[in-house]
Amino acid sequence: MARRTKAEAAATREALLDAAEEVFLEKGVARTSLEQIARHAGMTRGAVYWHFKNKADLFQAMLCRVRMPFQELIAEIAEPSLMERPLEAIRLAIQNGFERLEQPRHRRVHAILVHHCEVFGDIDPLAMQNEMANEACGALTDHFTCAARLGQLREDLSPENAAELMQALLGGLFHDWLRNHERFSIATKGSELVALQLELMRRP
Amino acid sequence: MARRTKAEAAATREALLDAAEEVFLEKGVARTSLEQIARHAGMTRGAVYWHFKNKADLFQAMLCRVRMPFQELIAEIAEPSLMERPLEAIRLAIQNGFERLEQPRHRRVHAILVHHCEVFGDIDPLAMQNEMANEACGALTDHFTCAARLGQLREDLSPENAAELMQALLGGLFHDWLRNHERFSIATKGSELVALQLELMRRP
DNA sequence: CTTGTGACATACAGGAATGAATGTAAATCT
DNA sequence: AGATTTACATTCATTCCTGTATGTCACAAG
Repeated sequence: MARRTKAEAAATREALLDAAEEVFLEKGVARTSLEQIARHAGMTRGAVYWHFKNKADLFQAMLCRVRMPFQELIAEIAEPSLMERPLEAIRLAIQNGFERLEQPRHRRVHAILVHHCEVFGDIDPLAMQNEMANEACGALTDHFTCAARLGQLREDLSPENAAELMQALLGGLFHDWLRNHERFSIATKGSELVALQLELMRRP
Repeated sequence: MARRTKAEAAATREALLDAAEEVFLEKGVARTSLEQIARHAGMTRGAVYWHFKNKADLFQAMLCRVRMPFQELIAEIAEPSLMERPLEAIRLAIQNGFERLEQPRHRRVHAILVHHCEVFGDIDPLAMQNEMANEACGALTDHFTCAARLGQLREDLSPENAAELMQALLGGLFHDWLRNHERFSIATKGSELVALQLELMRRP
């Protein structure tokens, strides 16, 4: 067609990213062509190559819309009363993250990252997942250490082991839920299981 | 070259599958061509198309070499003394599975399935993972129910919740370890954490 | 010994995807 | 209003991979 206004151009850019999410999730990243993405957004490949350098660039732009640093989750629930109840702080932070995960955009992009893309140009999904896991495990260790100092952790459970158990549990729930999110809600069922696990870890 | 004896032909078939494992793991399934696999095995594409119908067929043959039904793991440790200690049976079965996972072939194929392939022809890795997860969860539920009947489970922990917690833990450990198996041994560290979790679940 | 077939290698045709080049009409600038 | 740039659409050349067809040579049967 013809030139659009700046706002319209930004809209088509978003539309292309939306289309990429949907097609990537349906057919996998490697097996979708830029043509398919463009058609699904009602555009042609020209639009894609205008807004993005190539497929990897588009992919990265898609990821940028859902960045969710784990520390931020804990920082968001900065109620002073929780300083003395670190286990409760952990629970709330995780529930916070789970609820954010259930937003369709976050769910789709994470499902793509975890299940529908392989190694990809200079983007290595495994490295990204490792980063996230390490960050989460570090934050968990901090708070479990705090809990141990306050005597709220079982004596036979070291803070490091507690953090590793919880991180593995989170990862498992995350993967299970991403595989088919229709089976259960991670915000309710997942939070429930996390709370239960925290009860198992709490000093009686 | 020329015709080999039957044993040599079977050997080249295995060599092709080995090569497929290595290249798939390194570059991802979608981004490796049959040419690359053949060259990596010191053959040409002709050999591949002789032994396998196409890429999907080769992929499936690769999977067939590592089938590991979860029930089999529990059946293998069929010591009668364990009938009365279901938690110990679970622990041993999981340790058994973890040790088998550390065989290079099993580790590579599972890493490929989980992290390096997308949807693929008539093979859906997610469906396979779902099957495995359901099977594992079912077996776990059975044994945790048995443990509950014997009064070996904490009263505030239902067998279903116990099974789901354990399955999520297993999945998380599995994924974490597959991402980089050099960081820790799942047979030792993983089994340790599983044993610890079972302690948390045991009635005091 | 020769003959057939098994186990590959090589050659060829076709499609599909990429990236660049070019076209174009409207929006914005001056 | 004219010039320029923006935001795309269209076309084209190139590469890559697949699948098939054909060639080839060694082993085993007769």
